[in-house]
Amino acid sequence: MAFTSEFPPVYVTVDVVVLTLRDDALHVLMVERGSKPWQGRLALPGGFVQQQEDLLAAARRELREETGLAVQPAHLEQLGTFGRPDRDPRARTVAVAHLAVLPALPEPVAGTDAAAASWQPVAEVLDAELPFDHHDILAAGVERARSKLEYTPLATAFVGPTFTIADLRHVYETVWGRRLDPGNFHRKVVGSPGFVERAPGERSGSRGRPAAVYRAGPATLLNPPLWRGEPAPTPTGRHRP
Amino acid sequence: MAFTSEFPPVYVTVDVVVLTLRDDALHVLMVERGSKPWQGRLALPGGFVQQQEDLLAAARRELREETGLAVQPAHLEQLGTFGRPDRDPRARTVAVAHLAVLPALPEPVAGTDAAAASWQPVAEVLDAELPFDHHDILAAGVERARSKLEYTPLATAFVGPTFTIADLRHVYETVWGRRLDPGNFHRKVVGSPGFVERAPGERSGSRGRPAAVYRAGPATLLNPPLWRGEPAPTPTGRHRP
DNA sequence: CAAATAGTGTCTTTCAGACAATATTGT
DNA sequence: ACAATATTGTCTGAAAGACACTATTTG
Repeated sequence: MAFTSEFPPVYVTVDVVVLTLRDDALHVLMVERGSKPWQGRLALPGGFVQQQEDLLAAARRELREETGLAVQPAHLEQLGTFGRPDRDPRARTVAVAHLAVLPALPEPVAGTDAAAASWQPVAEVLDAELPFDHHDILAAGVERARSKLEYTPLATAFVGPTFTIADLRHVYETVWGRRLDPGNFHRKVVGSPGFVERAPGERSGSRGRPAAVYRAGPATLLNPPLWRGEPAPTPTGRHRP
Repeated sequence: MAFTSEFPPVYVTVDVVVLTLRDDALHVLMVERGSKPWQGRLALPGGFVQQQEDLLAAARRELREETGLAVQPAHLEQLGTFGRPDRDPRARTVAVAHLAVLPALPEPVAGTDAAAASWQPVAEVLDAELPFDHHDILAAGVERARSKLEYTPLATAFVGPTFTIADLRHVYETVWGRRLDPGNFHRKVVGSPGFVERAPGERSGSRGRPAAVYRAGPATLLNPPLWRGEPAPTPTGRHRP
């Protein structure tokens, strides 16, 4: 092949921003770096793309290896590619970043060789210094999740296979950092075609009337979107005590 | 550096979907391939990323080299990365695709070593067989442009530095393939904060009242979006003779 | 029963879209 | 004057958000 000798090869990695909800806060999966640059620091999980491996498949593999869990993420998509020439001091690397969303796991992280992995609150991680350009990547992932809540059923990826409308509302409230009106939210979600569908049974919280149980519907796009415009900080009336 | 010998390097290219409006139709910049695979066929412009070159900068360089024009595109963004292991029979390559939008150029394409470049109607190109995964890339670019018209001022990138509201409307109508009400469109655009601002002068078409001239405003996001939901094929009433 | 949560009803305001009306120009 | 286009006005229906109200459950 002609160009093999003419052009500089590049090391392509796949990094994954894995988001979930724990303790009413957005968390991200981080691993402790074991090797040279930034050794011992928390970084996004990721690794080199293997020959004959698709990018999405590589992201899935990294996720599986790093979490030790055979979870198939409820959501996995390509986020963007980061390739500043100086992003890795060792060599020219290009990182294809992905976004994964999981429901809260009973055991945080533990498994094969994933002892170094842990869930960290996004807010704290974004305040700290991160290796390479992982700060940009994480910020892009969070922003993507925020905006996709609006016009896709992404929220269902944060909860289990069945959930209540209040569960969904907590996802929106946590990721958007904004309190939503329970009544209007309920109407909006149930009325959005294909967003959710009834599942058998009810679910009781600690107190209050038990809630109907739903599962994710077939829709891939919310039409119309749940809320347009920006999450405004409470327009006119009261709301929030 | 340790991993140099341990992991397979990859050839990273930057491909560019360059869109513009010509003769009331969406056109894309295509180049005739001169080398081995798919030789002589039309393909998206692109090339290898150079060492020490940022991805966006590489896209800008390719655009400049291929068009021969020193245009700074009104819009240039990363579109997505395509890396199916079998996408190039010669070697493992990963293409970082970009989307560029230009106003219609007086001279289609001509310049340094860009004799092979030409503008092609998007509809026709999407009907033909394209090299590598360029069909997917082009489709992604067109789709990105379509959706970004809705919530960003991308339409201004299709027209010159100054334009009339009707010019903008033609962009929407062409890219969306849908007729829009001139009155409602005018109100919407002028009322969208930061989308457009008045420029001095007026402009006369062949007949009819001359139109006010505008330039792009400072907004980067349209809030609220111009139209939510999907471009529906004329809902209720009449419209279109 | 009181507190808490689920779910429904209602009202007001805003806005999108259809379409009429007015303003200006070239032929 | 007529045709064509720009721009503004008007009206109607749908939807968003605020908030009252009803339905059920636990303590």
